[in-house]
Amino acid sequence: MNIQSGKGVRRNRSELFAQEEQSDSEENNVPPVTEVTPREEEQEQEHEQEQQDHRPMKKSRHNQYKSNRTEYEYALPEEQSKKSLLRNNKSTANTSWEVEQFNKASQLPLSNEDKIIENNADDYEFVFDETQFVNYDDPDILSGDEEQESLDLTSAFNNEIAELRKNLPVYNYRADFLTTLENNQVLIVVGETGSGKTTQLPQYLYEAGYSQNNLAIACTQPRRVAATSIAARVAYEMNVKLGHEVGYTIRFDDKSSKDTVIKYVTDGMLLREFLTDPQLSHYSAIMIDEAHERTISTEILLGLLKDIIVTRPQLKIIIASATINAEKFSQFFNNAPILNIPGRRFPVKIHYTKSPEANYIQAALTTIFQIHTTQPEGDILVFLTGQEEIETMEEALQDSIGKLGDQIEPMLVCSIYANMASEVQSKIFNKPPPGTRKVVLATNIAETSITIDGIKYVVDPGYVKQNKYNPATSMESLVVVPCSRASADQRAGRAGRVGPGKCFRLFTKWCFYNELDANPTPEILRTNLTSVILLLLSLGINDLLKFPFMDPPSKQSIIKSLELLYALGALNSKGKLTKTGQKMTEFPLDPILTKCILMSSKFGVTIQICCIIAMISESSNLFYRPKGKAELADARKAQLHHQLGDHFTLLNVWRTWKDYGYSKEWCRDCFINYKTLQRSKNVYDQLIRLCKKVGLIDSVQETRGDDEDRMIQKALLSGFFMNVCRLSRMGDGYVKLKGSTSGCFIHPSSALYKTKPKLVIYYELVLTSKEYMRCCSIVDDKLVREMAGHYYASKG
DNA sequence: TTGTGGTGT
Repeated sequence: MNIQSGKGVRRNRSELFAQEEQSDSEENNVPPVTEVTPREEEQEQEHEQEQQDHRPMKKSRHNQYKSNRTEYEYALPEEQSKKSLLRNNKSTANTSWEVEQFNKASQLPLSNEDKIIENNADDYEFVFDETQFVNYDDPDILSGDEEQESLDLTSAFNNEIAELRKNLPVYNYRADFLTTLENNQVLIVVGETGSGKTTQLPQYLYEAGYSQNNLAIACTQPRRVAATSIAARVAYEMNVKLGHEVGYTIRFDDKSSKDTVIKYVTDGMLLREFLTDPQLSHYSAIMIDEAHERTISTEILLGLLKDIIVTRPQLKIIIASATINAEKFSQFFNNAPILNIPGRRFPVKIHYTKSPEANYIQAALTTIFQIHTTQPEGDILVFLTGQEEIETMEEALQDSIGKLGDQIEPMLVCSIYANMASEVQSKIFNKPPPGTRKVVLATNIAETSITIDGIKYVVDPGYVKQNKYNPATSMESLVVVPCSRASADQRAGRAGRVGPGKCFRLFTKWCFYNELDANPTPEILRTNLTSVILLLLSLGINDLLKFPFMDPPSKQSIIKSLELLYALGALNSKGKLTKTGQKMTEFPLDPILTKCILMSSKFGVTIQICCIIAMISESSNLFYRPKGKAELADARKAQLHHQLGDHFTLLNVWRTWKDYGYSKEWCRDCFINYKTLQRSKNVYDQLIRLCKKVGLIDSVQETRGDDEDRMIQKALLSGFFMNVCRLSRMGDGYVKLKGSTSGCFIHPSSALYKTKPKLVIYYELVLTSKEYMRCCSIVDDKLVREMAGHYYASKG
């Protein structure tokens, strides 16, 4: 293999494909079990050579693009399309859907209608001042004379599709995979997007007999939709009914049976299974997929698995990850071997700005129009940090589009973020009318959770809004920070799903390599650990400081959690789990919330507290507030407000919704997220079930005495006794009764925002533009003395 | 005067 010359070519290129950079580092750092085949290496080189050849010509045409370009066509050679159609017909049940996606891509009906007709060059002069353009380090990238290149790329990929049809990439590694796993207990698989690992590897295990003796194969996913859709796909490939041999288990939905031999589960679900079966004795093999995402559940699973492989030498562990830090997983599992499986995706050309952009919103806006006026068809995906930014950008875009009128081709702007009414959300999946370019403004949700078809251009300002928990102040902060290199590459990859794409990074190449972290901070270092610690304790792991975390959380953060668990009565003075603590582990909730439920039966308000708790963790995205209708939404919300505060407002919402027969229309009228309420109802049903199980209640008959409100306040205080704030005499700020003294404020979304009561209890403290208390209700001194006297009696 | 994204028998 001629790696040397390949590298030489790479260094000469000013622009690199993100995915190639990744495989480069793999070759350097990781001892691969299997390497890229010589054929693929050759193809890559050819392709690179081609770009080299084009470069001088492009340079000479710099700044002349307006006069040179009037019209160009984006099409595929007819024969290629036919061939892939033919292959598609021969498809077998064993081919993964990635293949279909790629074939679909090559079959796009590109007729004359799809020609991109450029406006008269003079119009641009009027509209755009070139000196205002965002300055990218390769001045030719937006000159648009690359049709030849993209044609060749497409045909190269059509050839690759031929390979794919016969064999998925992962298939070539089937034997390697099985023999390596036979000789090793743990195997790290680096499989890029399109390798087929998630659907195929569990099937290989099944075919190799790992499901004999009543044992099953589990594969974890960080997201519910992934678990369900992949299970459905694999059931289809194996020609069995979903829920029989192949199934899935996620919270509120279990499609598995005794016959299930391949089971897809959420990582949180497998973690819960440890509680009932600490050796996971039902499984012969466990695949942790998307391990690079490092969700808390995955992280804990890895630590627990490291533990049980000692006592279960027959159990096989596969860690599947898509990024370059496979080495870290390997080291964690005593230098487990690494199997590299190349992926199949279209190349994405990365462009950086020449100098840092001071205002990335402005730069993004300009870039969108640069792409729109100079690039062939294909939709644009823009990564922004939050709802507000998206709304600002949408307004600015619509404004410009309106001013430009028919001087530019039509453009359709749509947005997506998690807290958006679901009816509006689906708009982003609609195909724009022919000749119209779709611009999708998205948060991180488009990085991993949802995939939008037709994206060819990605605009990446390089920022993300991130949550960080500070155990010392028990406050979260939600701040905009630069994203990691891994995130930036993931974003870029979104442009290469249907064909070769381009990614415009609004930062410099130097910044990418020198200022961005390689990977995002693992979630476990950013969150409140209390429930995790309780889970570990209930699994009998008492020496938490010795638990094998890949990235151990700070000692302070662990100790803070232990202190809280002790204060809640979950631990005794020796650090052992109490009966209360054992009951708490039954509930899939933060221990503070569980404490409220456990105490509620004493006050006869268990049903009410379960309603409130079921809604509280989702309360931040219960109400939505569309721009333009913000005042109406506020008014509707105000009608549901309860004078005692937000906890009571939640209960009001619940009861009213119930009175309206759990109506969807009512939700829409009140600007309430129906999906959120539905999820809360599922949680509520689960909580009631658990309350019956641990003997808190024996019926769902709600008793409502005259002192109901007071009883609810007591139950809330029994868990949230440390979250009490007093209005400061100086101004409008609040100060914690005990603990940190800096001022905080009632969140503007609160029912108490204007009331400003003397004493409030809050659910959480979040630092955004200010330190805000979210979800607040009124309490009084007498209540606090009665319910939290023990906590406030000591100094502080 | 306002909330990135997930998850839990």
